[in-house]
Amino acid sequence: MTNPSIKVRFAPSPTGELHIGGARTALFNWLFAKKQGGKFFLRIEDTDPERSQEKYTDQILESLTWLGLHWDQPVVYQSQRLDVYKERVKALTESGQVYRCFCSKADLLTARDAGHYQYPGTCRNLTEDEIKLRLNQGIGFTMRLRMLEGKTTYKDLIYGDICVDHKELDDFIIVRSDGSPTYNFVVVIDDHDQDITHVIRGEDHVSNTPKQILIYKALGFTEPIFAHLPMILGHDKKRLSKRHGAPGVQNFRDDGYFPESLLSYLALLGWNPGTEKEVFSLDELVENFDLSQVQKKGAVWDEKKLHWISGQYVMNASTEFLLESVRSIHPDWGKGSAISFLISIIELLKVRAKSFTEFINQSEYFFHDPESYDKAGLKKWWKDESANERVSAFLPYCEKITNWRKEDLEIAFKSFAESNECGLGKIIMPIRMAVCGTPNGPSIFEILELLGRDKTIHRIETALDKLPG
RNA sequence: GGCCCGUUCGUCUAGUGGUUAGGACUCCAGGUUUUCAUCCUGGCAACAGGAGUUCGAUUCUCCUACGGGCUACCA
Repeated sequence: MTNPSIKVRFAPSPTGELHIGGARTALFNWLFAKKQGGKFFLRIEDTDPERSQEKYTDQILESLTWLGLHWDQPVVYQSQRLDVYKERVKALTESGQVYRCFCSKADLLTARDAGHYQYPGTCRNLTEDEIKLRLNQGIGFTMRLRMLEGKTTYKDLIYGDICVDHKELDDFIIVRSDGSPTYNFVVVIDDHDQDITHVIRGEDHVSNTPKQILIYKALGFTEPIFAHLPMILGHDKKRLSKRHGAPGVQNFRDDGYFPESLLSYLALLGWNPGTEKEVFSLDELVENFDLSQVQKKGAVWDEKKLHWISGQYVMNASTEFLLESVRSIHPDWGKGSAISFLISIIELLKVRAKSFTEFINQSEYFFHDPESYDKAGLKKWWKDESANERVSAFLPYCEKITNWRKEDLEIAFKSFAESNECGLGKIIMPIRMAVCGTPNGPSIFEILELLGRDKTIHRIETALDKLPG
């Protein structure tokens, strides 16, 4: 089921970095396009000079690139299309579908406070003379769309039929008093000019869609197909925002998540293929994606599940790829160590790390002697001087090992435990504390093998000096 | 205030006019392990409420409640 003529777009406004909701909208557009062999475009909606900032544009582009959501044509900037919009306004004015409104912001506000939620139509039917008079007086004006009686219906790919009576829509503003066009107006022109076939965006636009359809009609354009995605919610079921501490996409990169993990989690938020599969590769996502299986209700953001999915990816990734990925975020990690050493570390840690930053944190003791010892670990495994005695007694065993390999190390530990009639843990755990500073981690035999005899003995002696005090 | 949309375990969700309402995350218990993680086993936990249609409704219809969105010279 391919359709190469399909064109979709992601159209963020650069008023902040790319957030979770935006990323998912972009993803669904992208998946929809890929699945059918269509095109995915990117457009920056920067018509609001007050809030738009170039640095955010750069960040958004960067985030999308990191996610791997590549776009098929040069980015379109609305701020560079102002002339196009002007032409359209002119045409609409000449045909009488748009008119000047001289009402001041203050007037409109007082009217609203008085309970009139809609524009009362004050300037709807001004005569030529009245308009000239106001123009001569230098009164600023906005342009409004003249709403006609009737109803507008459209078929939403996700929400089904949506019908709104024009009575509910007032003559909304399409050009501000400073001459800049508003969103609901330019979005139509851009989507038309870019030949967009499917407009896939957030549910917050459902109510805007009838207005936009009216613009399509006024301009004589054929409208695209619309699909609205449910919102992503915070734990209080309100739309996810910075208030919830929701991080931008950049943060996930910095925290060492695979883009694929984030994307996969995002995809399952509001969509699922109806199978019991939980972890998808990007290709599988593309293959399975279908708008008809998108949920209508908002979905609560759950960091824990993302964390779990991320763990799945890390666990299943190849060690070489992990090394490459860790290094791309933290170029200094393991600097000066042999690649084979780093590969071994990752091999040991990949089943325990959920992100690259966890690799960094958990691998500390492979590179540096512990500076402190985990308190809870000490309490359990190095309570008193008896631990010192045991660990000291173990040192000669270390000296005796001819092949410093995990197999021989294991034999040494076991024979120590046997001849001292203590459990294996009684000797392993204190050694672990001495060498790693923490009770948690991979097999001690593997750690010691990697560290080598000298470092091991050195760390044990240091610990004997410092502990238990 | 008006209009639009939504409502299955705490969360993401599957599903059907007749099911022990399924899976996943989380949480809990047990097993494996030197520890942690992994892995395995098991457990807790849901059809918002009320009418109607029907032999039978979680499923269809209506109402209510609750939640969300829009109602900007934001997008």
